[in-house]
Amino acid sequence: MISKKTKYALKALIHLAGQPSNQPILIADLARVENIPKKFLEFILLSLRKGGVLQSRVGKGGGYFLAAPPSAITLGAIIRILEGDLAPVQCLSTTNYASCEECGDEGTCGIRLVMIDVDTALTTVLDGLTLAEMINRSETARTTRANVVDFTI
Amino acid sequence: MISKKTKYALKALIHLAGQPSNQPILIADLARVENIPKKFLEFILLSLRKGGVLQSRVGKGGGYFLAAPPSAITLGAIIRILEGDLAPVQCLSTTNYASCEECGDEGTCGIRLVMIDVDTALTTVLDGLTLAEMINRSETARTTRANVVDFTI
DNA sequence: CGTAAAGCCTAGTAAATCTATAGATAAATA
DNA sequence: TATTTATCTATAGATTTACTAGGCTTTACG
Repeated sequence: MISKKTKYALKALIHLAGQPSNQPILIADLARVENIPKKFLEFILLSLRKGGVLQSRVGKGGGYFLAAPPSAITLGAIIRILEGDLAPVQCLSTTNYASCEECGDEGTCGIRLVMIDVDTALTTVLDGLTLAEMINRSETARTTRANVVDFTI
Repeated sequence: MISKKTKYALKALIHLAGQPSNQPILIADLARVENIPKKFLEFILLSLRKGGVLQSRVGKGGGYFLAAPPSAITLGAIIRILEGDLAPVQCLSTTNYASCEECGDEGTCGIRLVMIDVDTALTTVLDGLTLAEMINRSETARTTRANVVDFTI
């Protein structure tokens, strides 16, 4: 289950992706429009910037904007920044590796051996989904529904 | 990242699966052998029993044993019992459904629409992996390594 | 240069969840 | 009835999550 923090991040990123020519957006505006606690959002955007997904400009006329086109920003990257990791067990993490105290021997640990499959599946899906795809699906759904409504009128 | 509780559960289940003809195992023994806090394990086993994965007998000669053969117990079932859910967002949960306060419209929410893919991938992998497979992989790894060692001696 | 507009940074707090424990109770067996 | 074993209630400590306060720094512009 993804955290509220990650959901807020996704909402914010979707909003930023919709901005014409990466025009900077203010934290305060983003917080108000997307209904996200401002100080919390501040922290989230900072993390995303440090993670390389966003860029910012300080001072008048400043704000946040995407560091890359929406099609180049993956869900995997976003979740890794905010949740720290994708791995289902610590001993499979590439970013935060640590041996799992519980399992004596990593090479023959059954839990680890099956979690490799889970990790692969998760990584494959999340690194294959982008911000652009997210927006695209949302718009397709909206359009489809609009058509349905049109027919019923 | 799976919780310590789930890891303990998996270790306990692997141990129980190795028991000849489902002979009941005592909580206390299991706790000692697998190095799991006894009272915590007590609670975990109870959850697994209520979830239908284990059965128990009270009184002398009692203890816990698997409710089904290891090949019929999936990781998905186990994790659902202990973590409550597999779904990456509440609005995709079959067991604990709730609309996500954040997203106004479920039908067109981009987050939800991509998380469907994540949910499908997770469910597919976890419901396809069984306790038997876990044990099997562990043993294969042990055997393989033993051979390697033999060669180097 | 000075001032207002923005993000940046440090610190901390309340609530929830996770991990774990204690002690009394109920059921089964002999 | 006595013993063995799981079950229930209840709670405490540790960690994580969600969020807030307030001051600092950088930038634009008059």
